[in-house]
Amino acid sequence: MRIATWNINSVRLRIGLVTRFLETWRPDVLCLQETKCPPGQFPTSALLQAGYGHIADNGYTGHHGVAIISRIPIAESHVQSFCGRNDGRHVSVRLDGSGLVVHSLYVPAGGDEPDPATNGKFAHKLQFIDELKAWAGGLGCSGTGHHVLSGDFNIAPLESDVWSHKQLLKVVSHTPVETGKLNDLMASCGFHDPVRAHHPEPEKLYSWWSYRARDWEAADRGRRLDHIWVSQDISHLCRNVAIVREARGWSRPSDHVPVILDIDECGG
DNA sequence: ATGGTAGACTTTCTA
Repeated sequence: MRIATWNINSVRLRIGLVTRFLETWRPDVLCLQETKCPPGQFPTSALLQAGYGHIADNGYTGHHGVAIISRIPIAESHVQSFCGRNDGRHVSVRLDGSGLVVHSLYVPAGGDEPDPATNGKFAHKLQFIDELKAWAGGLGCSGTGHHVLSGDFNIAPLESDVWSHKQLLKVVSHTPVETGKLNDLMASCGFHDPVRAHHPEPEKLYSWWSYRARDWEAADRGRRLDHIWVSQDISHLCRNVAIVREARGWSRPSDHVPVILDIDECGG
């Protein structure tokens, strides 16, 4: 079973890149974030042609928006709301026959100023992580399935997840309050990070490079903002991971690249 | 010392 996550930054504009990725890498399930696609306007026909006929969409007008597209039939889907908003930041699916529940999550970016007292977006981000922790803590013991929690978490939790730990300590996405909350969430909710298990620190790993760099590849000032976590009960089934860096060099790219996890089937 | 880019119900917002 191959599961991927990708912040696509407009699924309608980049549907050609999505199908290129699907045809090259053949994931069974692809989680998307920042689809920027209102409900009912998801580009389903191109995906159907590529063999992905099962779609769970939680779109939102203008920005945000998440979706899951699958080759495997979807038994049921669910949308979780956080911070009292329904702004397209989560959707999950239970896959037919596998007992797997796959989540596509889009954590608020948090604005520029890392101070919740003066920046409401940063306060929202911190509250979102707190609510995520309370909710995710119930997943492991709910008996509803084995969970894959993936998406754009907008936090690079480890020193080797950014191009310069020192220079990013006061930059939203790598401040101690954010990295502390995310590392605590993973540990206390019983989740495991197979990407880091396969590529331990101090290897640098990035999944995002700013559009604002003159030459993203030469500067290589990236951050690992996109993650695929699994619940501990299936951590031993993780086989392989990949970060598709080459996708950042495609024509009119997203600023994020796909992250891939291969996991053995875990039955019903 | 502070831009820089990209996308969307664009004249501004979010990232």
